[in-house]
Amino acid sequence: MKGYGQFCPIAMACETFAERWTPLILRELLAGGRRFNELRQGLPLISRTLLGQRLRELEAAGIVQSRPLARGRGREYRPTQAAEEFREVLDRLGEWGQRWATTQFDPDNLDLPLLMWNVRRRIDFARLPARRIVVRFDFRAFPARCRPFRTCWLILEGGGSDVCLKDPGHEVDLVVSADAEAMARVWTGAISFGQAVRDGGLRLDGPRDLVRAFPSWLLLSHFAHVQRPARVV
Amino acid sequence: MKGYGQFCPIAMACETFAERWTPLILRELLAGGRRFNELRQGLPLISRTLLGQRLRELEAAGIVQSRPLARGRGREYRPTQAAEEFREVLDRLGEWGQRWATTQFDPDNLDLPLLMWNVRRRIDFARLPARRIVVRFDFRAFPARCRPFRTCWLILEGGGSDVCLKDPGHEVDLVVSADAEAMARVWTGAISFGQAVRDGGLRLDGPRDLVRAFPSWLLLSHFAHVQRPARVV
DNA sequence: CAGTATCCGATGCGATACTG
DNA sequence: CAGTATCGCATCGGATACTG
Repeated sequence: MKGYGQFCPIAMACETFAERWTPLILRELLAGGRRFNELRQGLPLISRTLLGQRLRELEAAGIVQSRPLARGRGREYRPTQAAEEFREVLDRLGEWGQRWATTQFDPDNLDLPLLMWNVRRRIDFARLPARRIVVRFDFRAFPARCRPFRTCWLILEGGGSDVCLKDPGHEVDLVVSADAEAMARVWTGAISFGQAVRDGGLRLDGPRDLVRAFPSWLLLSHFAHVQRPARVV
Repeated sequence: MKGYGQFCPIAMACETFAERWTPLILRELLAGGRRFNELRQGLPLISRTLLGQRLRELEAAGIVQSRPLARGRGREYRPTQAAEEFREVLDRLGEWGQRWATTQFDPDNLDLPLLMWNVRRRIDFARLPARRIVVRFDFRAFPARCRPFRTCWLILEGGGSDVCLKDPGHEVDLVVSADAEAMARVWTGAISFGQAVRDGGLRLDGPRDLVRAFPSWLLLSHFAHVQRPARVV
């Protein structure tokens, strides 16, 4: 049996929405993902088969529109107005998750490339000098089963950011040395930036201005500042 | 594989939430459902097995608390604070659904007992006389495969409402004769009450006061008044 | 009534291989 | 690169039967 057999709008919405991966695909689209493999970077564990299938379903439901790229192979996927309005739902869902669903941090689940992929989208360029800035992240103390990934470069230029897993060759402006878990905790809002520095989980090396401004231009997760529930028994 | 392998709060929330039936179970709990079979009335198509399993999952996730009834067999299920805060998500989801996911009304999916079960919860008692009011609904023109269900009684008394599928024997104060689909359309906000009356899809018989006040004390679906998107091409 | 245990069929989904 | 077709297994979930 398919569907819930109800005319309630919540039920109708759930028929397309409460499917595995679908809310996260929408999250990626609303965060600016447009290409198939771009979406996959934000969803490392989804299979290509399933992503393709879900995109087709979303397009049939009028939530996604796709068209072939002007040049090259492949398509561009765009959120429609209906998808845009879904942001409201995802924001409430994320706030709820931040308050009630953040389980004890399991370092084995820590996916550093995914973390950096998200970091990339949360830069306040207005707080940065107009020239190109290259930040190298040196990670340590991540679990053995993590992909071989110790260093990456964040390139901030012209209002856009890129993450490189290989040395792009540019001169480095700032080096962030971080315990992987500490970086993740700061990102999620579990501990403050200052606390992580004081604990030694995070260290910055570079020009004074850039270092001092770091917490202002590296925005954290969208939900980092959501107030957790007071501990009630 | 279980889970999304992400620390994003949306992903965490989805692990418990984006499962079949779960949002609707939450909807029922937040609408006041407390007993197993009470929940089932709002979810006619769920199996007992699955409802039981989901309630256990929700309890493990801290979203539901249950305890044996003081008297009698069975348990009482209660939404926790976490569930209460989930209302925000469901409201946004319902608004989205009302705007974007209400497909062409399929009369074959029209479940009148379910409709009445929902109607029962949307009464503004402040608009009613303090005494007991009994409303009889006579339905017509519903699909053949619908359960044999033509008439039901809505009993409004002491701030609580009950739906009976068999004559409770009380004197009837008001009779609503309705084309089943018209009633559903009014309920969902697709057409106005006045329009349905003018079209002949709905008729009221009873004392003038009660008839005139009807649209004020029979509240519609929670989402009936959500503005639909302007028709853009 | 208020559920739970068991069984088994449907489908969801990942792996692999393939295509323009 | 940017996907799609096929296959096979794992799990999801409904039906049935059972229990206090």
